Amino acid sequence: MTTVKEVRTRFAPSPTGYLHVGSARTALYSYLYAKKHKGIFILRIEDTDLERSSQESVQAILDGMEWLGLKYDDGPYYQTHRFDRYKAVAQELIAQKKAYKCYCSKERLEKLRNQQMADKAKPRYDGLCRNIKDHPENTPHVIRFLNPDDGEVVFDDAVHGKTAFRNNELDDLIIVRTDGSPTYNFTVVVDDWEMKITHVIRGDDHLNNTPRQINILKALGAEIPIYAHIPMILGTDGKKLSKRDGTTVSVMQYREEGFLPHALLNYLVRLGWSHGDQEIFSLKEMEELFDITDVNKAAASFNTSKLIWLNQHFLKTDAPSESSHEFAWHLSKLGIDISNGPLLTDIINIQKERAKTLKEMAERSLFFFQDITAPKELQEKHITETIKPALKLLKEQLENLADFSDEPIHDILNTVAAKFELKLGDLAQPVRVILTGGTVSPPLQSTIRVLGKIAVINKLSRFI
RNA sequence: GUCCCCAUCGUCUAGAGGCCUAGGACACUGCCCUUUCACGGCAAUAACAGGGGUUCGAAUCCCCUUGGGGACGCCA
Repeated sequence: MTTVKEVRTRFAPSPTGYLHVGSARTALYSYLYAKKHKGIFILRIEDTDLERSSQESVQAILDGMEWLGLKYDDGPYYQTHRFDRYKAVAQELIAQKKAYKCYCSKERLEKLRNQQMADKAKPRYDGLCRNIKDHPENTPHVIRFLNPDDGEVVFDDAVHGKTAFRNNELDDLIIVRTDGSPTYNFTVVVDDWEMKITHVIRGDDHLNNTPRQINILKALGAEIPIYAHIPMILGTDGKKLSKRDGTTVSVMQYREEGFLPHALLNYLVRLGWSHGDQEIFSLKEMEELFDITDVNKAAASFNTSKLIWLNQHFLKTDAPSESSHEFAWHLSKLGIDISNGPLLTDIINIQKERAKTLKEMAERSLFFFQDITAPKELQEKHITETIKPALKLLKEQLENLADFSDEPIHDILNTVAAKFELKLGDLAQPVRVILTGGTVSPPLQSTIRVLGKIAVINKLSRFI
């Protein structure tokens, strides 16, 4: 009888800025994998770089995760809270002769590196301090892990398959700095081990770190987790995704630009993973269908237009109540008091087909909340003396309309236009200009309905 | 430079030896619908990086070349 081990994944960002979309995808994959296997998803903040880490960045990560709806089951853990533990493990390794103190100066190291580069070799520590024992106790030093010299490290990556590194390509990496603080490759190992992480899902850029980490894990007598190195996300220019090529990289920036969290998630999950020809996934479907072994090996380029398409798709198909919270957020960013205006869900219903983002929708819906007077030129062009009699009749008919809904309003529009021998458009545009201050809006009858009888009559009255 | 990884339409991808004269989606283009703007519908363009093998048969397996990416830090 074998017991199935509980799946435990983690997302381990370092708080040195905003939450990057690439990181968000890594988090998503870790989250989905844990969910699919009814496991635990852990958030761990890797803040060992005291210089670059900040509380604001921690908050940015937390905010981003929350907005995306990626709930963690455990954590957040902070590595800075665990320094004592790392130090103890390092001392243990020294005691077991699996790590040693190194007194080499930064100058010597730099010289060594330069020499090796000049010799067209891979720069790495030469192991000088491995056997030197006659240093005075209180001299500044770092602690290095004693990496095996020969043999190779082989592991079966969940996305890349069997991967091997020769030990002689590796060097004795620093695990504790001169100031006593532990380094990344060490803290990751200790934490993944003690947090019983079963699947390490992270970016491709860590593939080279993996053999080092496995060696430390082995020295610790720890079990080796399953590694899954997912490909990087490239920018439109094929280079590493960065702000430089104009692509937005911060998750929260996507919120500012009017994207639905669900749309971003859907876009991200399909970048490097697919399920046949399916393009649209609910979170639930993602949780059921996603599998880390189906992830592609090749890097993918970020394509904003597909994200936009997805965003509009969800805007159109989601129940308006699902996007109204985000919509309200955008409206209030524009200084709108949503308490004095139509129901947000009514606006969403008539705007969703003509806005690609919530930001755009908000910008185009200002007239529902504010009196917007059309520019002079527009007024002169559309609100002519000849159209005014028709506007007057329209106003009267609307005023007397009991059932203020689309169809009867549409009928009135039609009959008024017919009476004055106008094409519907000849009447509709002037009315649109009066009601919205512009020439673009949802279908007129819907705009009139949502605006409400009182507002419509008021606005019309001003022009006749 | 050294080591590692990767390679199907412009982009995301389907494809696990015959189902492929390579499918879907986004974008682009054209047409239809239409009171504005859109939505929608229909259609069209578009790819297996190159060269060697293996095999009756290769987009699929192997090798080389080329191209791209990543790592090489007392950053993570």
